[in-house]
Amino acid sequence: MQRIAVADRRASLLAAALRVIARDGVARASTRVIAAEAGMPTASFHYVFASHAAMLEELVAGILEAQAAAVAEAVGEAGTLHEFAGGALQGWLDRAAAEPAVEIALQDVVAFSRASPDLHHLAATVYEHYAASVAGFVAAAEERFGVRWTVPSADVARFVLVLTDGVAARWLVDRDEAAARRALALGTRALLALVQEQRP
Amino acid sequence: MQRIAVADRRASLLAAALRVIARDGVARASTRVIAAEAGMPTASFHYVFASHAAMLEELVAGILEAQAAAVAEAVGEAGTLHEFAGGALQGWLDRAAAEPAVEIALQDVVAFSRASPDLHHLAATVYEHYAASVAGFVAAAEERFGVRWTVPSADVARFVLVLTDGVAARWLVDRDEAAARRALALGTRALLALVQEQRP
DNA sequence: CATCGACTTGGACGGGTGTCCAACTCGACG
DNA sequence: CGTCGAGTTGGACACCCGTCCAAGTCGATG
Repeated sequence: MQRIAVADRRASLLAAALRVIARDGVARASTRVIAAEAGMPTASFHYVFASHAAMLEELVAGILEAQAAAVAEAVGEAGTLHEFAGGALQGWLDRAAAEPAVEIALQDVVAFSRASPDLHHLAATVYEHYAASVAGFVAAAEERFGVRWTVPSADVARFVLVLTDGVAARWLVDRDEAAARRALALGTRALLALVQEQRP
Repeated sequence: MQRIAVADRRASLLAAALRVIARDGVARASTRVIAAEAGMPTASFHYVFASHAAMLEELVAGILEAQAAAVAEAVGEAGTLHEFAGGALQGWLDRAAAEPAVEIALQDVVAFSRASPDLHHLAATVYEHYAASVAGFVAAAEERFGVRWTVPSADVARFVLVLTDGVAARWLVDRDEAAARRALALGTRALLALVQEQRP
């Protein structure tokens, strides 16, 4: 019955939703279950969010923002292209490994949204966000290290996402972090092999 | 009311389930909806399958079997290692592109099963199947072309799955087949770069 | 032709779902 | 200190879910 600022409720509910989705999957993350996980009555959910779908959208937006920031930091002071590319990929995995729930929830929600009329755009939005984010890194690499590629930049960016998506999917199932790191190392090698010329 | 052999009902229901899952997602693929899609009363579902979960298991098993056969055929008469590796990857995509519903359903069910107590083992089973299947191809490459790798065979196999999973995830969202083929071509190059020595 | 067991299925069971309303509570402002 | 509107929430609404039973219906077998 105590009054809580709407922003705090929102944060609590989003955190609770993340936990529930990671534990039981989106399909079981109902408004009742999420509200209970947050220690609130069910009706509070709809006082904060317009709908269940709207909440999922906010969840995903928040995750993407935090993820991009984490990777950008991991790569801040890379001195060589190899450090830059490897640092970005391994930094991404560091974050995923540190908070698996976030990665699980993201994949789950994206998969779930594909077939949902209300959330159909979410999956596409996520990839647009990713593509833009990775394209930014590729551009940064070109600028900082004077790299030229043997294939279009867009293909380089796409290949990076193939690596992260593929590694994530497998890692979420077997949780073999060492193997995931080896796969990313091979990916880094493949990426560097796409360099045509480079200036220090 | 007409009598139908149980095997036929089973096949009809599995085909209907595939359609519904591809169209509306696993979460909406209820026994009622699937039975209706197959033109049967709801109760027929449980005359054929012990449970909803058991049906999903059969669905996945059938898909994996067909998929492995298709890729094996695509690679039958490869003359060079490059043809072999590229053929396997592009052959896999050929099949996925020819029948997107199958790939969609597979990914959806695997994602859904992760959090389901009844189906928890399914995701792991799928990857075991894949890993064994790809390991077979790697071994075949070693034998047919006298290949030796710079990394353990298991890592090569894992990298192949990273490529297919990553490409599939993106392709299912944007359906850009040309881009998917370019990404697989880059993957093939990366794979061939892992070869240490080779004998004709 | 009678019988019997495999096949078929309408309908019920107990449960879960997203959403929303009407009634309540309370803190701040006039 | 009274009022008023924002905050809170129990409970209802209409719906969908997996599962299963009991009552029917048929085709083959004796």
